[in-house]
This record gives sequence, structure tokens and C-alpha cells, in this order.
Amino acid sequence: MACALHRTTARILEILEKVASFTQGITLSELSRVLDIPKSSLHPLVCTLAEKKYLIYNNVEERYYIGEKLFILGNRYLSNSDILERIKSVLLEVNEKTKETLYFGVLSDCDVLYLEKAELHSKFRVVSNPGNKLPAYATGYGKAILSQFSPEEIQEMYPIKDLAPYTKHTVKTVDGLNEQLESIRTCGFSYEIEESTIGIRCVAVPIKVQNRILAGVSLAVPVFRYNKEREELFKQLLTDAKAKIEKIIAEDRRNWIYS
Amino acid sequence: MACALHRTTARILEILEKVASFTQGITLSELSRVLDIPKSSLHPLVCTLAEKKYLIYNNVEERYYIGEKLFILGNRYLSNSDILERIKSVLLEVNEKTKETLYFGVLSDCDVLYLEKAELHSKFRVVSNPGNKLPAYATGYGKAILSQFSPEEIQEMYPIKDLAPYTKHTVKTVDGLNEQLESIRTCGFSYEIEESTIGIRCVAVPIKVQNRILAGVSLAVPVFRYNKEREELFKQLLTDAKAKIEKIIAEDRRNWIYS
DNA sequence: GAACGTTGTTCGTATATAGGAACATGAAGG
DNA sequence: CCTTCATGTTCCTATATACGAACAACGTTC
Repeated sequence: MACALHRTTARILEILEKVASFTQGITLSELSRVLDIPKSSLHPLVCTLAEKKYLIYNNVEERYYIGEKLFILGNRYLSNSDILERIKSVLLEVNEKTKETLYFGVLSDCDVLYLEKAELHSKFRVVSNPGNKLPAYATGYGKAILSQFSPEEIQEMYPIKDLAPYTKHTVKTVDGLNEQLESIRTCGFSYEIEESTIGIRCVAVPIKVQNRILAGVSLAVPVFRYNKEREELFKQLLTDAKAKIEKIIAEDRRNWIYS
Repeated sequence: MACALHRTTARILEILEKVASFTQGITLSELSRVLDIPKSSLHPLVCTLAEKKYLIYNNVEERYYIGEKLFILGNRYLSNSDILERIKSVLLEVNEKTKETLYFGVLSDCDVLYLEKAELHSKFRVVSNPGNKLPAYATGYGKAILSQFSPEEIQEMYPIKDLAPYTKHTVKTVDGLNEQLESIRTCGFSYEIEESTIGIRCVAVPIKVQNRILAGVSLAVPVFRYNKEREELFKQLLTDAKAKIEKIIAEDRRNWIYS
């Protein structure tokens, strides 16, 4: 796939992303400034985006918001493949047995992207929701996914020595991260103690396909419901879920290894 | 908002939508044919879309799939506004009391768009999922939303006399639909009996803001769990939920009426 | 193995679009 | 009331992009 980048296309995507990042909406002029694109160039673009409902233009406050069409298309990403549906049912099984929250996600650049979540309706704080990203090094299954990379590759991914701390328990250095990854490689499990969310611990496993780690499954538990016996149960259920999910992905006709 | 449409922007959106509609992926040439756009014009566009992860290009099968970025942006549509979060918690309350599935959605063109859903993990067939669209006339809360329009306006929305049947119980004519809408206007509730999904009945209420119906809430029940006593409970809970949701939306600073 | 199909890719120019400058509008400030 | 600072909108042309045609690389078919 040879790649001739296209300025206008890149701009449209920038517009969508920028508007989405402004929760309270953004005016045309403001958008022109932050993207460094002339207003007159932006104008027909945002008009078309609004016309097609990718953006919403609020006339009275003269601000653009993200539109419903992105929501509709975005959800196709999951519903197009029944794989994720089946993966979710595996998560639900574990959820029923443990009453704890399960996550399934993949690596997306240096972050981890939540795809599916299985939880009971709880009043507790949530770690995250599908569609969100968190730094891979700050999450249990993020580290599980990272564990496929050598210390050198990790160094490349994080050129700066110090990792931005997500909570006060987040691993702070690349060296520290590499130590943890080594331990994951030997025992097969990844642990996280309040590194992404205060009050929450995680146990996670990597999901391998064709000997490459593509995804991870994590079980998140409030610290006060965590103990050694339950940890054993979690690990057993996760090992079971891991096998099922790897089977689901392996059976799929679609090629998961692309470059 | 004056509108000068932009061809390239419209094309990019067409590409995204078309690729999303092909579950099993689509090749560049195929895309060129269905969109009637030259391959050479498409090429830099899809390259950029793939580069930015709005599409995924599978090298080995030479097919484009919908990418993760759309999923990420799409979910912002919901999470950007805490309104929907709060609306969902209202749905969850009703769900806990009834153990039945709740939907919240809005009108999108002539269809109804599911935004939120509250359900127990059940083995039952699902009516739909957030992000999906169904014909408004085939669903309980779709008809609740439609009930704000006069028979003349409905005629305009559905120029053809016969409505495409979704199931064998779907209302078949515009006149029949108008009769149902009249009854909704008088009693305040909308009923659906296996019109969108065989085996499922719905009771729904319209959500009014500034005297305009903007959305609807629906409670979906398997037919065998439906009876007159429960219907009374459903109607009472829905009336309660309706008031809460209308209050949530009314308190919001954001203008929900834009044109 | 030659002929035809498919795929993606490249190139040059005809054409559509980008963007500076100017304009219309309204709100805030002196 | 005039000025200043926002907003969105329009116009014209320099410029970037679209697209036909030709190409390369595979797979099938006869």
C-alpha cells in the first residue's frame, strides 16, 4: 500500500477530532485558529460535515458539536464483527461468576483501547468505557499486551525515561515498566494496583493469536473485595476466558495480522 | 448558516459510510464502482483514511474495513454530554425495578436512533443496540416521537402510501399509522406489539422539551412476561422516568432546539 | 503459455478548490 | 455614537487536486 497523503482528507479528520475534543462546542473562527486553517477554507468543509450530520451546528450559540453520524458509524465498528459479540459473551460469563467488571481491549499506538466491557449496574466508579483510551503502561491488560515487546522495543515506544504518572501508583520509569513486563512474561498474568484508578485493582491476561499478543482481558476489582483466595479464582477464570477468546479469534476467517 | 457543499468532503463521508456498510470489507476497485468515483481519485483519500486509522487496510486480502478511530470518536458523542449519562441512570432505575430492557432514543430523519440502553444480561434476543437505527413507525418510542406531527406532516414524511413492513405486525399504511398517533396524543402512551421484533412488546412515552417532542423512552418486554397488571406498573414507572428525563434535559445549558 | 480478468499504482494536465482580502453583522467598551 | 473586537460570509485567482489513461502485478481460464 503506497501512501500519497491527502491534505483535505487529513484536514477533515482533524476537524472531526478537534470538534469532538471540545465538549462545550467550538466556533468556526476558534477552529480556524487551533487548526491553523483559514476560515474561508474551513467554511465549506464544516458546512458539508454539518449537512451530513457528522457535526451539529447550533445556530443560536454559533458553535459546532460532534454529530450523530459519527456515533452511528462508530458503533458499526463493533457490530460489524460478531467476533466482539462472542467475546463479550465470554466476558459476561466471568462477570456472572465474579460479579466484577471485565474489560477487553487492544493496543492502539501507545495506548490501550477499550472495546468491550461487562459489568453489573453498580454505583461504583468506573475505570473506563468502551471507546476510551488509557496509557498502556498504566493498566493491567495494557501491560499484558506490552509484555510481547522486548526492553529495546519498549524503549523505542517511550523515548523519554519518565512515564507520565496517571495515579500516584503508576509505574514511573521505563526501566520499572520493563521489570514488570519481564514478570508478566514468566507468570502469564499482569497485575495492576490502583495504577489507573485509585481504589481499583486488576488482574489481566494477554490474548495471543498466531503467537502474537493482540489484545488483553482484564478483571477489575475494588481493593476491599480483593484477597488471595479470590485472586486464585480470578486467575483461573481468566485463563479459561483467554483460551475461549483465542479460539474465537483463531476461528475467524478475517486476518487479524495486517500491516 | 449558508451552505456551500464541498465535493471532496462529501466523498470522504460517502467512503466511510460505504466501507462501514460492507461487513466483510471492500476493495478499492469495488469501492470505486459502487461510489462511481475513479480509482485514482479514491486512492489518496483511502490511503489517508487508513493512515489515520479511520479505515483499516488488510494487505493480504486487499480489503478496507472500518477503523477504530470512528469508534473512538463515535463514543465521544455520548460521553461528551453527561446528560446521557444521567439519562441512562434513570433507565437503570426502571430496569432494576422491572428487570426489563429500557431504551432511550431520538428521531434521526425518518428513523429512530438508539442512544442508550439499560438491560440485564439476558439470553434473549435484543431489539437493537445503541447506534442502530430502526424505522420510526415500527417501534414504540418511534411512534411516540412521531405523535407530535400532524397527519399532513406524516404524509410528507412518508410520500408513499404503503410502509415497508418490518415484521408481519408492523403497521402497513400511513393512514393506519396516523390512527395510532392520534391515540398516542390522547392517552400519552405508545404501544408496540411485535412490530419491530417478533416476541417483544413495548410501552413507550414521548420526551418533551419546550413543548416539542425530542426523544422517547421505551420499555421492551417478551410477550409472555406481559400482562395488564405489569402494564400498569410499566406505565407508572415510565411516567416517572419521563418527568425525570425532561427535567434533566430542561436543566441543561445546551440548546436542544437548533435548526 | 497466451489472453483476459482482477487488483493497486503512477503520471500529466484540466479542473476544482484553497485562502487572502474584503465585507456584513452584532456585541462590548469607551 | 463611534470604535473595536468578535462572529460568519463572499469573491477571485493562484494553487493543489481530480481523473483519464497507461502501467505493473497477480490469478484464472482456455
